[in-house]
Amino acid sequence: MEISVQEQLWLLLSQIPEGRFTTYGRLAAMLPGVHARQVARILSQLPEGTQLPWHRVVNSQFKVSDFHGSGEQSERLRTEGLLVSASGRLPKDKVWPDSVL
DNA sequence: ACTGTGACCATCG
DNA sequence: GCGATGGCCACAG
Repeated sequence: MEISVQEQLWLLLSQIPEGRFTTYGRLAAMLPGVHARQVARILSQLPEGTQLPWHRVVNSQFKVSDFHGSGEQSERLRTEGLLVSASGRLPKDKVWPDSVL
């Protein structure tokens, strides 16, 4: 018996520390056979009251998607101490996991 | 099976 | 840096 893709995603998500973020593509790359679009879809279906840090996931350009116009994602990120630029971009040195140069 | 849609991505101008 | 384009994949109608 193997756990479902979305459960694996939930596990990964729960491990992103406060004040850091990752991307759909990075998460997808950690789950064999999963495409970024599938990650996005799963996140879009999280229940409203969830404790999982869905807001710590942005697109490949490190920008918040700001779906359905609510700036909630940016708000949450700023609350955690992340600097969100005017264009919605996040600092690349706060990506999770660490990208070593 | 076919079509349209979407919290994406890489590439190009 | 931006918008358009094609590719991708799961899902609803």
